[in-house]
Amino acid sequence: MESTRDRLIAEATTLLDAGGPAAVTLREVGKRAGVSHNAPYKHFSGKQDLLAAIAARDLRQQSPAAGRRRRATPTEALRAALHRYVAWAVRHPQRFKLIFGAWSGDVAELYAAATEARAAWIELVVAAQDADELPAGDPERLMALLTAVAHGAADLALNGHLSRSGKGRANAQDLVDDLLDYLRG
Amino acid sequence: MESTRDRLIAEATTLLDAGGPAAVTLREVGKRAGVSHNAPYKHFSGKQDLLAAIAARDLRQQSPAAGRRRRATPTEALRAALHRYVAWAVRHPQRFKLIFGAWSGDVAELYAAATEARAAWIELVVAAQDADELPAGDPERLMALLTAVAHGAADLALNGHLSRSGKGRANAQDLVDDLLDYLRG
DNA sequence: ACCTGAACACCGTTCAAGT
DNA sequence: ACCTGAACACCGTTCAAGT
Repeated sequence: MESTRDRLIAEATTLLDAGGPAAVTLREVGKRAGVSHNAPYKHFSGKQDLLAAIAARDLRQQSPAAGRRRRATPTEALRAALHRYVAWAVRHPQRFKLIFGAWSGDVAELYAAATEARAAWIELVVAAQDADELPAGDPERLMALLTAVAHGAADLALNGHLSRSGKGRANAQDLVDDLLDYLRG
Repeated sequence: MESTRDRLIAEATTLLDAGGPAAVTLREVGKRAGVSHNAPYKHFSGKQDLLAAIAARDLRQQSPAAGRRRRATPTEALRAALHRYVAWAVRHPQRFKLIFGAWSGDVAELYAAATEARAAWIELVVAAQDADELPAGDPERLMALLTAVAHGAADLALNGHLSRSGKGRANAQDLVDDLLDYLRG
């Protein structure tokens, strides 16, 4: 059975995807969930808290630990996880922007989810290094480089800053592959 | 002499830097500029247009073509430009987020500024390739990889997703250097 | 051309009640 | 425990005037 809280989060997510945080008005969220315009205050301390709940949920769902499958090699597992990250960002731009936006107030849950995700990324990098498929060196730093490319490529793509035509044509996924190829030597 | 329009942009920028787009209220902007709460409408079609004016100005100021200096080698020139980009983002997070946010309405000026910036980046990459300091290949695609790292590293750093302690400690600038080192072989 | 002041439709948030 | 309805202070935007 779906609780009012779950329904509020679901409706808020729909509004977020459609028009960004500004489109998430507690009045409309309440209306769609079939409650009054300030019933949300009984479940969340305010709009920020409601948005944080969405961000924490998505950060957990999108963690590399979430969508694990068997791959031929450690590098292929890493590549698949990076591709999943980029695909998720391109598919849900507003959630992507939300998660990596400025956070104030109660960030404990978000922080925990981010830390967990980082650990999963490092694990993937270490496995690829152990298989001699990535250069040696501090895995945390190499992880940072890989996620920076995935993150940056996704954000640039979202905002139309990657060329969409001509010989320079590259999508965000291509850039991740380029980096992995360069790293493999 | 400073026009009302210039003063409005300046005050709006101050508010933006301090608290993001939500803190930029036309009422407060007008008040600080010494005019009524809707005088801004005589200079901009609305809040979006005022924010777009800030974004276009900053995009032009921050272009790699803007801060050019003589460097020992083409790679050092490229590295310096990437470092300038990252430093600017970390220094002005709200403007960085604004420029790479969702744009609706009159985006012509912004688009022109972005295209100009891309051309300047490509020039730097081509020079480094000609000096055999970067691998051959489509310069536009290599440029995309480099700017993706700079952009992504800056955004992750801004949101506290780069580790601040321990052996994995790396700031956004370090990641740019790491990529350039890997590319040089 | 540039600006003002009133007005309108919103929104987040608070509060006093209701069941 | 969960919800409602009125109310308050705000905000973007429009409009009719003013100089």
